[in-house]
Amino acid sequence: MAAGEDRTTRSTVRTITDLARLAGVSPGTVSRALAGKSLVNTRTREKIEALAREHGFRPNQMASGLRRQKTGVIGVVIPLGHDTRQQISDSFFMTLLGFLADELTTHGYDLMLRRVVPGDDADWLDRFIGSGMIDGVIVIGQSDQFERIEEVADGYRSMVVWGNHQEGQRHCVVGTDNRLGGRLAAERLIAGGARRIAFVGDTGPMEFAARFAGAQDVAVRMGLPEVLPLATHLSPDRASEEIAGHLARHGRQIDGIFAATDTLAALCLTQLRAQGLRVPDDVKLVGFDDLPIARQTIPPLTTVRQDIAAGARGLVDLLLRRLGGETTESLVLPPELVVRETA
Amino acid sequence: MAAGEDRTTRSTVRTITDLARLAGVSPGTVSRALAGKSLVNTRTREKIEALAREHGFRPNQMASGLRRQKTGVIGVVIPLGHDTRQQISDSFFMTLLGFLADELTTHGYDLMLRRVVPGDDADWLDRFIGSGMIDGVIVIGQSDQFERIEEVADGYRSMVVWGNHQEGQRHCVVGTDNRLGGRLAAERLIAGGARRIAFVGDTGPMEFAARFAGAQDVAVRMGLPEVLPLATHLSPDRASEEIAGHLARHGRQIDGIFAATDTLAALCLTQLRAQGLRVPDDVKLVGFDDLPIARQTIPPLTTVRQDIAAGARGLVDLLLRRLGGETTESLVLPPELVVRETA
DNA sequence: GGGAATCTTGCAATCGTTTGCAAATGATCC
DNA sequence: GGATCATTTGCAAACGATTGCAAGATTCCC
Repeated sequence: MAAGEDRTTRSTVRTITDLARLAGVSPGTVSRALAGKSLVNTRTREKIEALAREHGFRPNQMASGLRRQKTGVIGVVIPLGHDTRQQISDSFFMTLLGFLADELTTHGYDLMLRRVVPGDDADWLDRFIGSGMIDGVIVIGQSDQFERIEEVADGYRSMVVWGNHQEGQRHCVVGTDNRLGGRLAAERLIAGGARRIAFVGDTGPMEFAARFAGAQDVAVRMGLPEVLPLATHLSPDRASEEIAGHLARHGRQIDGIFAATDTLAALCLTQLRAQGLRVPDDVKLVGFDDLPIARQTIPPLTTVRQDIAAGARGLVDLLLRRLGGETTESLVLPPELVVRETA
Repeated sequence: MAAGEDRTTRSTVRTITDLARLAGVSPGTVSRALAGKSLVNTRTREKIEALAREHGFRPNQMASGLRRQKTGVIGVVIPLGHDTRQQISDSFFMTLLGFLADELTTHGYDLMLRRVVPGDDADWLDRFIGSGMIDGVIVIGQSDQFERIEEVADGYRSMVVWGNHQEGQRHCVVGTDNRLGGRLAAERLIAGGARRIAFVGDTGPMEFAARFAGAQDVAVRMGLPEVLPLATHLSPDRASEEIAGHLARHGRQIDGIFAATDTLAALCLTQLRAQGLRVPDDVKLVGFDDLPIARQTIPPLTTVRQDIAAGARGLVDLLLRRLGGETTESLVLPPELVVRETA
């Protein structure tokens, strides 16, 4: 059986030198043959390739990486805000990660994943970059680390960040136009008849702040009362109670809710129902992200869609161009209102 | 500013040799000092550490890995069945991945993520292992690759797999007792009065097959008709139609549904409602996993809970012990019935 | 057949860190 | 002060693959 053979012989031919001995050539030639360079004779190349296949030989990536000064690995780092457990169940980041993995694989790169709690060490990003293990890094979410990222960007080119774009920033970012998304949401609520709008979610993180600001833009422009910020944490268990509290206090005064994420919107739906408020009749509701859950709530969520797959493609594309020496602009993706039944 | 200083000098002190020159010692001494070995004089060690900090020096992991023959990286690979897009939105795997990342980080390991489509290359696992980039590998989900994994396990010790345990298998696996979970689900359905039970989901993958078998066990033991398998894909869009079709055909003949995952259960809920069937009055429904979504459906799902965090801990713990040379048994985790309102 | 031009190959240095061994330094004791 | 012993250090050889350079082998042309 081929597999068995594989295993017995694998121990004997682990290095390019072993293979060279078998093929009766020098290690250099083997290296060139396997790299597919044109400098080696077709016959020898074929012989070497055959031997390599037969013995299941794979060149050691560490050694290769060391010598060539590139590893074929892209680092992906998720900084977790103060709220440590924050994104663990956040399917948005996880979905993005899935697409990133696919996209990087397609381009022949491996993905090294790291989750860090910036509060614990200020050095989180430098450490990752300086490790020598990665050719470039994708930061998923600016969290509260905007300044740190800016500083790093000044001295390190091979980085792209998922997040919000701000006028004049120095790091290359890919992300949805959150402010526009906020406007779309508020416009929809108002078009449906809402006059007194609340924003459910933490306005601390930049992305959320921009969504909130967008909604505010519209309220002001229309001469409506200001949008009421109702702060929550992101983890479902805490948010659930918090939302219940907010609604108990303000539920009867508002007729429109813009939730910072679909996850929060789903919780709002549950709590609204618990408090006897009908959606969309008494209160209209718009979410953000268009995660799978948005289709599965009852009634299904009207929400602002982020194109996650396009985001992943953008991140990888820009990073690869930066690795190639290009200077790249940031990429701002347009959000899209998806109308279902809650607004 | 310290950060600025960092950046200007970084270029000048990239290697351990640079640092050695600065400190006036040999590279070997620097290496030992930074490794915290007791062989170096406290004073020199402190001096070196100070210099390293000052210049933001980090030893190159590639070189270190090459020399020490270990990388500090654990590979995590997700084999995707024929249904390529299968798990992309599957929050179960993504959640497990999140916990794995935390757990590995805690133990000082980095995580290299790879998603593969085994159909495309039979070599997927060997290639990953043979790359020399990882000290060990965690395979998430056996998919349809049970045999391939068995073969690899014969020649490679540093591997642990998430999946279903089968009598006499040779690879070390961590997973929930799916069959028992199936039994719990069926027992609950029957205790609530169900007599004619359907299983929604693909019975191809081992885990699902075991869940189905568990339900069947109970049906047979109780003298009820056999459990009716209603096959679906995993991706929500396709599954949705399929479930609608199944229900149109069999909806009136069944009074209990055991869904292979919570995601599918949520879809069932929507489709049942669309067809005018009430849950739990007309049809009882039990899911599997206890993902966050299980709490957010209306009514909330009764489901069989898998302890994902414990699973991640188990995977990492066993793998680390294997790296240390121990021989480890598989770990089968007990599922737990979580009663909410659908059954 | 001789010489130039073109292909192939081997040699050896290199990537940056670790580590066995031996030399150097310092401490200790009589 | 000298012999003994324990600490610290430096030296140089690894780890495994890549690559500039130069030598050896072929081919080609007149």
